Amino acid sequence: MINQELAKIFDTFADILEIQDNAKNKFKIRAYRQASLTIQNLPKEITDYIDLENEKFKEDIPGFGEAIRHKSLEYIKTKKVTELEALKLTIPAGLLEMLEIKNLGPKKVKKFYQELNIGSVKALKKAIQDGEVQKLEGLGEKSAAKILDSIINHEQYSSRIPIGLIYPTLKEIESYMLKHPKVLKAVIAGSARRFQDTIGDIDLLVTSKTEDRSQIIEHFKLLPFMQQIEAEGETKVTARLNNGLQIDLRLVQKNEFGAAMQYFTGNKSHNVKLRTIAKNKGYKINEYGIFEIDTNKKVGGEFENAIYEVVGLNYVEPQLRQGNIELDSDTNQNLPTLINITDIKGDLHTHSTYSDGANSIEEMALKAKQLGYEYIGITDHSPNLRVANGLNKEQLLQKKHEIEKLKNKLNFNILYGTEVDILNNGELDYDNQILSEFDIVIASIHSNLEKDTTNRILAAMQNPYVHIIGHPTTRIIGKREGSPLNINEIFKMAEQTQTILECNAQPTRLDLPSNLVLEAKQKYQLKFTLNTDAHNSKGLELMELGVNYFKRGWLSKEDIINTYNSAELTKILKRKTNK
DNA sequence: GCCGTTTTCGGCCCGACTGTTTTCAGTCG
Repeated sequence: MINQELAKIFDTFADILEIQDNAKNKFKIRAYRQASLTIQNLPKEITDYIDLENEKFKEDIPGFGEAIRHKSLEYIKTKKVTELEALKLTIPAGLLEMLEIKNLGPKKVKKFYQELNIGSVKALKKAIQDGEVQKLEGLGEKSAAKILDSIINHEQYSSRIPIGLIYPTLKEIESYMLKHPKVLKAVIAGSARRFQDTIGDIDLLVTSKTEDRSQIIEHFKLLPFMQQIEAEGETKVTARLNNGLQIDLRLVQKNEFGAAMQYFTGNKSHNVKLRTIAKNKGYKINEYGIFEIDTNKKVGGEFENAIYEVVGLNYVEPQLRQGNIELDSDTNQNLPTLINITDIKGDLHTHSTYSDGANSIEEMALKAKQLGYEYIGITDHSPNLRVANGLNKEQLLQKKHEIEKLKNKLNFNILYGTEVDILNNGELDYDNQILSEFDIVIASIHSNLEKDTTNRILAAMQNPYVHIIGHPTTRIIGKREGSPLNINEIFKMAEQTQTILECNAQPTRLDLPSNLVLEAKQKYQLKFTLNTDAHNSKGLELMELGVNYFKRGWLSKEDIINTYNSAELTKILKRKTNK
């Protein structure tokens, strides 16, 4: 979390300097913004780069020079930055809040403050309603109305939407656009294409089969979830959907589509780095293509991979474009082959009507078969989780028999499993005798999410019958942060005990978070499992979301045990107990 | 404030749209 806090600090530096509007600070502001971006996209906690005892950086971070390093150290030590505290006193606190309003930047905020003494969003809203703002030079009715709209929107929707919740809508938007006969390609770019945890807006790129694109714009404006159009040009339309999200449509020529994809996928810091590399090699990259600087000759643009190849880099999958290491030459030459949906051979975390699922074991297995899988693990809850109808001994026996029969009937491998609760004292909700009967055991925390969580997970991993820790952090994106964990202790113990960590594909879980997956993969010898935690047969389709999201953890096929065939899987599930 | 195969000064990524102008500033991504 400290990375996000520090990013905010550097952004605030930039915000205040921008409001003060001293021309010579232009590049200082950019340096602070860049530092903020860099730290937001850092693969590890910043404290991992620092020798805390000697208060020195042991590893360089690009864009972190002496001043920013010093401020970072001060913040980590004291939770404040003296220089910023002083700087904050130079402007009213409300001005920073005003900057969060869309269509409001430092110049206007300063103008409102100086000419109308407006120092807060609330005061600004009143001034517009009173007709004061409209009278200022350089502003009119339209500007004022637009700002008022943004304020109201900000009051209603200030938060971002979890990628897992919006993903189905995004796919619908793409297929809606493709229905128009003149649309050649329609792709969502931006943070959604990178599968960031949450997204703040939607970038839709469309290319047409003809020169006249006005019909496509009209088609877009009739999108089913459309609320209002905010701006409209010949190549760009900005609009707002019913759920409050902004959507930008960009119309792109066929021979520019790849460049536009690259450009609008970002992230910002990745693009800045790529363009800098290009520039040093004599090329200029923009959303229309890649050009030789000397001759202005276009050398690419239709295909995205060419943008990378022209400057001597390997293509970087969108999920890896985080602007930290993926463009470094060594890393870029050795990028992993990321997990693909066709690599998945089964789902190991699912629920049936035996506990809180909506479909029978047979229905779940049939769906798994239909998805082309070799096996499915049916892992119902244990009794501690009363709301989920956890299974007692008699029910377990019945379930085991049913699975044996179904395996023959369907000619399909069904694993007799459980998702057993990790109790408050770190013990498990079934005794070892019962646990030893299962083909697969996932241990998860479902209650007392704040209490002694690290030790409880460490204890569970030391049980010889526990194969997997389910949704390890228990976070719910946009709702709760996740349990307080000493994550390095957990990784270490997982390595020691050969316990597998789950990558859970439930839309608001996506847990382990991808940055922790990457950290685990870089530092430890660990295996993962990618599961849907489906509570009905349709839920098994969430694997697609999971694969797309967990590519962000740089995971390959070999890292994930449910890419193995049945025989290999059995072997790896037995390795703990066979020791 | 950062950075260096033009190294310790003098640069720093690039373009679209809007509103209020009559050539451009402000904002956004």
